Amino acid sequence: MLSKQQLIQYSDEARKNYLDHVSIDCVVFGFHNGQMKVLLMKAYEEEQWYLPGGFVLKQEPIDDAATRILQERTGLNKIFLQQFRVFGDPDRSKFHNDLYMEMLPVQENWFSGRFLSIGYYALVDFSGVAPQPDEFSELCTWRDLDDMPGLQLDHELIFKSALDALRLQLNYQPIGYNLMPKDFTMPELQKLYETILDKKLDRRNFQRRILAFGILNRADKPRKGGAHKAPYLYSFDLEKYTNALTEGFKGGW
Amino acid sequence: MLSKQQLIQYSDEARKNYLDHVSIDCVVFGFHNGQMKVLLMKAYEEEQWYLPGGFVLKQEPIDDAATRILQERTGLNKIFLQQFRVFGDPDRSKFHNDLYMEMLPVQENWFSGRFLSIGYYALVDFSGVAPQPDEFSELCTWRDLDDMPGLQLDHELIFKSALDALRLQLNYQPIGYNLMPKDFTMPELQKLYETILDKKLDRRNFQRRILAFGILNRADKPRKGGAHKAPYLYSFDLEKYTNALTEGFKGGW
DNA sequence: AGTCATCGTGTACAAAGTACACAATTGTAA
DNA sequence: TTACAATTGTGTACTTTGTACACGATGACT
Repeated sequence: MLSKQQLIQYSDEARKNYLDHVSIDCVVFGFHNGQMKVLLMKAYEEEQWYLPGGFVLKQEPIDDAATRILQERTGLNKIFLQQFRVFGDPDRSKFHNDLYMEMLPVQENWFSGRFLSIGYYALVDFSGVAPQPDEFSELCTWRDLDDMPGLQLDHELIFKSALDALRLQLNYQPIGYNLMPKDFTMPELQKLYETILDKKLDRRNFQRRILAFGILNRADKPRKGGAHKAPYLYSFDLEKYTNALTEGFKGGW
Repeated sequence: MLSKQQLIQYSDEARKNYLDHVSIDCVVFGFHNGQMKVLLMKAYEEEQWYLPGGFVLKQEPIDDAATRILQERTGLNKIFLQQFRVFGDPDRSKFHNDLYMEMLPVQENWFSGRFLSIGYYALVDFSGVAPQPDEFSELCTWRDLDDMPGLQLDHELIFKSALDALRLQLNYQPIGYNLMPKDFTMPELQKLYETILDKKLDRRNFQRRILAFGILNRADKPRKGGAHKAPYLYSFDLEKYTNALTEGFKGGW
């Protein structure tokens, strides 16, 4: 929660720079140790967590705005971003509207108005991210998908919609390049799919299907050092991968 | 194009009632005589056509806004609507910005600002629509998909994106209830799919596949009066149809 | 009654998806 | 050093789905 002083200052800056009534919220997925993670933020003195988000500069394309917002949070500058839906309930930011209402008159108060939020989801390489809280947040950290705290406003809905959109994407586009490290084993990739889909897949059939996409290269040497049989290492063939991204897989019709 | 007088009046009203910086554009699909149609508008004294659209009332959910806008254009009040993307290029409404810039100072001029547009596509029963121009448009009519005029602003892009989204929907949701009349023959439904997909389908395989969805009821009596063998009539089983809409078809994974 | 376009239906083959088992490798514990 | 447990790589039979294709039936028109 902002102090009155902060609110005044922020409102002033925001009204000068940002497009009114529009915000962006990002659901940032990462993958580490066989666990799907989401980047969440927490403000001082507030219980609820929230999604990293921000506003759109007056002359900024919205995709650029999302990229900028995530750069500030993660330090990454090449991010896979996908717009997936607008959240436009007039009461969706009621919590903030009420919270700051009495501090500052409506006309000067940036948070008193209605905000539509454009939802983006992002897929990022966990190990490359250095989460950074912004000036008003206490924490910015990864949270396990199966250990999510309560979320502010409609961020729970936004998060769930993002997960649905991601699952849908799985059906007609490859996923993984943005989430996996450069080299990985087939079981590791399978784990990613299983986490996203929240169900077990058959090891052999998974491998065949993934390989049939023709977007993987297998390294000559298997990885050593594990406690079991050494698995082969794979990496994405970037050219074929991006091609599959734009072309899309089979359709159905 | 609006006169200065109209512009002043409209701007005044708009600033009072609508959310700034946000607009809605609708791609309305209809189907008639084996042709896919889109509802388009044309202004007086302008060459370019445009999509029916409008703005969001200050306290109105965005889906309601889209519904309201389409009610005014079509007279329909139960419309299948699907939000599919936001168009947020800062220059997307440059044409209008420039057009009205000199008439009225920026601060009073509703059309001088930047607008993000939320794209919706709609599927409607052609025969139930009575297209109505609004106060500023000369025409509001159906146009064949393969005889589209030039479109204003980025409406060409919006239209194409809608078509893509519709094609995608075909892969995991049933389509037709909102586009076909109550009773229809299998070849008629096939024509709809062929038009959307822009390719020929095999008659027999199409029938089997559609029937396998289990969302159709066949009438006892075939339709009489045609010049050939009387085809059976089908209708959608609304319960199973809506169920399939929410459940979705097979997934892939 | 014959012709023609269209409609309904079934069958054989190919491709994709699913279920399932065995042998090889590696570190660890006996 | 050897047996063991866990994990990896690979192949085969079966089922389901998708595709290609042909025939007989119907109804208006002549």
